[in-house]
Amino acid sequence: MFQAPRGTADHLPEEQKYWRYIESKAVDVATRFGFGRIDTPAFEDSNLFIRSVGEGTDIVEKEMYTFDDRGGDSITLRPEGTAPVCRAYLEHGMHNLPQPVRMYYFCPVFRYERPQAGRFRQHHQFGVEVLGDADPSVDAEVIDVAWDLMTSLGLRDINLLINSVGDPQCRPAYVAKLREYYSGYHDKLCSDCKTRLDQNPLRLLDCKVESDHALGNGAPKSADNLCGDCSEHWTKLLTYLDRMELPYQIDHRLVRGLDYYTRTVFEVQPLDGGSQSTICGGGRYDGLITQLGGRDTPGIGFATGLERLTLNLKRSEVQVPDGPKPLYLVANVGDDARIAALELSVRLRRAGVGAILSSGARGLRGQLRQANALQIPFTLILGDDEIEKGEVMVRDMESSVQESRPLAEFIEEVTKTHGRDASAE
RNA sequence: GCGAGCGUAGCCAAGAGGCCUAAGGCGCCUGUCUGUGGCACAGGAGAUCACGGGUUCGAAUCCCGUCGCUCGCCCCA
Repeated sequence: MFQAPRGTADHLPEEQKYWRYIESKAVDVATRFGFGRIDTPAFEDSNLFIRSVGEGTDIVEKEMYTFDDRGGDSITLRPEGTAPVCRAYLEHGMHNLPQPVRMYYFCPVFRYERPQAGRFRQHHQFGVEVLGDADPSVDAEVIDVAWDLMTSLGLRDINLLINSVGDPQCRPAYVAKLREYYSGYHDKLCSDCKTRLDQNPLRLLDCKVESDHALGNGAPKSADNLCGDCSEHWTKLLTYLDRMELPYQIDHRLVRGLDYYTRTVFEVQPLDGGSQSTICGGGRYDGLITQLGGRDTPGIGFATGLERLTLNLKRSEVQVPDGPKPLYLVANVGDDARIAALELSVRLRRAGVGAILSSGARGLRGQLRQANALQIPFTLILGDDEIEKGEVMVRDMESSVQESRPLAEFIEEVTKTHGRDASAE
């Protein structure tokens, strides 16, 4: 038997209501903020990600799905959404559009990781990017998009964490300071942290080993070590967030694993989340477009994982609306009735009314049972009696009230009230 | 890449060397009710007990290996 590859999942029809719910809320929020949708390919030139995400990062080092295609080009399945959007911005000369350019996307992303709760090799992200404006009000707005989405989804007990990681001006000095601080405690560090000390001192801050975590409390803070420009950006951002009444918390340990982040970084985390708790993460990336060969263009964005959102919606028992269902099941008894039922269901559907044709193979009782199991609101019954009179029996499945009605009249009425052109729509 | 736990029908699951040609429940199908659902009752289909090897007179059950799944670490949505 074949199985879905490790770390991938089938999202069955019964699961779809969560996805529809998240997608519709996300589109609603993004549209309200003036974002336009963009779709980029599922795979890109490998160098796009190596150049943007960063050579030393886990994503590039061990998680990319990279292969040579038949023409010998190195291809990588998209491991994150920001770089492709930036590539598209450059490729299509979007700097000629009114700035900033606001875009959102839904896309599958691929990372070769060991799957566990809330983590997959293929997962799906919704994300937004704003390109071409460095003002801190844009940071505040993007954070607001994220927060607006989370709250309109009905998620409670979530934290909004922010920090500033500086820029190439001030970060080197800060990293040196951090390294110096931790070097003083070298013997106390866990083994992972000893290598972090060499390779990525920022990551020392969010170590989960308790003793190291305590050390982090006394560590120099990035936000206290910003250069003039970054500092001004940071304080303005905080002012804006206060004015917007966003319930943010400054988290001096918040650092993110992609090299391209500058200044503002932020995450949304559930209070009781496990280890894969981040449901939304993003930040500013003012150097990225230049990295990719474009002129100096600031950018900021975030992404959120649909699987993790779904997990949290279920965990916090948020009620999401059911998907749309056909209004009618067309039951039939006898060969003539089957043809009449076939014609009736076709007419309904072509008029925009949902209808399932029963094959009639299992008797009226079985067909009603079917309608019940599928939670179809009305069953239309056609048999010899109805055919003879040119009528159709309309049965309300909830009240069990049924009524025989002239076929033509019935079709005209439901088309008017439930069809494509119904005024209620 | 590292560590731990677990693999019995579509799903949940009993079983812990012979009473297993594997219990029970959900779901599915059929009938009681020959054109009327939900409830009830009766019946039915569906399992090489993950796979391979070993121990034993005898293995779903014990041992080894493989594969898979889950959870955790690293890291991330």
